[in-house]
Amino acid sequence: MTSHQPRKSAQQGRAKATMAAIVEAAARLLETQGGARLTTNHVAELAGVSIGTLYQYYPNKEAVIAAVLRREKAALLAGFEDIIARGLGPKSTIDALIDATLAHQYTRPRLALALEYIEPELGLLVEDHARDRRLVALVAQVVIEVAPDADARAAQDLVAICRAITNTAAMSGETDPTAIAPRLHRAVSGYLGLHA
Amino acid sequence: MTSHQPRKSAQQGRAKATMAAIVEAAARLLETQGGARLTTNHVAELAGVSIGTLYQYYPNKEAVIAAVLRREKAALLAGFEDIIARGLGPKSTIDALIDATLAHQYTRPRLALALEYIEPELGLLVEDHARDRRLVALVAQVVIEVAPDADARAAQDLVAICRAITNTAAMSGETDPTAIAPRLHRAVSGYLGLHA
DNA sequence: CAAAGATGTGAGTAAATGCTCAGGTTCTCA
DNA sequence: TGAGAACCTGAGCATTTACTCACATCTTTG
Repeated sequence: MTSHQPRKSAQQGRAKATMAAIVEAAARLLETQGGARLTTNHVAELAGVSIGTLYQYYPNKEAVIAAVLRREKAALLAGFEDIIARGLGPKSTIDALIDATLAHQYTRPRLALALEYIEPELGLLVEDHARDRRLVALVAQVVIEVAPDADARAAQDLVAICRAITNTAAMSGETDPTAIAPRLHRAVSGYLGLHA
Repeated sequence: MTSHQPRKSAQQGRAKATMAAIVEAAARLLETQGGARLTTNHVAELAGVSIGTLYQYYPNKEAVIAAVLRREKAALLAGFEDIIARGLGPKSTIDALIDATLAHQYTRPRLALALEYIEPELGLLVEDHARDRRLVALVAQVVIEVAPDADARAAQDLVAICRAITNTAAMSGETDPTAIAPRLHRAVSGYLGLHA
């Protein structure tokens, strides 16, 4: 049973920087070459550390990729929590969540795509799925205020819809988020039945 | 420059069956183990042919996977064309297209998922993207009748939406297409602004 | 400062994997 | 029926790749 957790945690600042460099190198390789061609030796080289150092912190290749995934998902989740903490009205909150999703996805579009495609091959841990559910739960909590018959499935659908439109747009070469935002808002309010 | 086209075409029936067996074996491995763990030796073994035979027809591993992808996409496209040929009204046609998409995706959900995730790593040929555009164009052609301001992007969004909802549902363990269909219809008519 | 611990190195290994090739078997057709 | 074409075989090569380990260097702490 191979775990995808880091092998040990860095104690000195130097080691923290090393781990971060490894994760960032993996991210860069993911967005330039995709997951199939990513090798641990390559990651170490790009990170400027030896292969031995990589394996000191990450027990296997999947753990490195999982670390990238967690870094990105944690950032998105944090953004969501920030927005909700602002305590805007439900409609404004939903709008903000959509924009945050779009911004997050478009900051590094090729990375977001690669991660999306690699995730199901990764056999993630329970805690990772828990984070996903938490994100969906956050959305559900807001959505229910404007559409009382919405449930967790509806929230899941909405997240999936936003990601799909954004990814497809990015993949087909659209480079302007401004052109995508209205489509996301339309899709969401359409799904929820919020006419005008 | 590696091509993903078959190396040569089968002339005898026996060879046609061999090629089909290889493609089906690859499909089975895709849905049971995902793309990362699929090896050509494994495909040949499961197909009941020797590795040499596999490479007689497919120049490399990607060509085998691309063949699976083409088989599935061709089936979906054919279904779409059938529906449109029926000449129903635009609203009924759209409903039928949605149901066809759902059925196609749920016939072998894990295969559909794996293919979706492997496609961008595959560097497909021009002709393959042409098929995608044709499918989108078919949708656009119908959609424009009920929503005159819709364009190819809208059609692309709609296809993406349907796939995303279905995939996410399948991935989160939903096994009942009946529960998914209404959500697809709602998402589509919501996006198009058709609130009955 | 000196010891102990934390961190980093990189050549090397075992295994997996894509793919070839020399030669066999089955089919077609005059 | 026999010769050529189409089809199939599978041992094995060359390469790639995940990962280890014995050792070196840096950092902290008593």
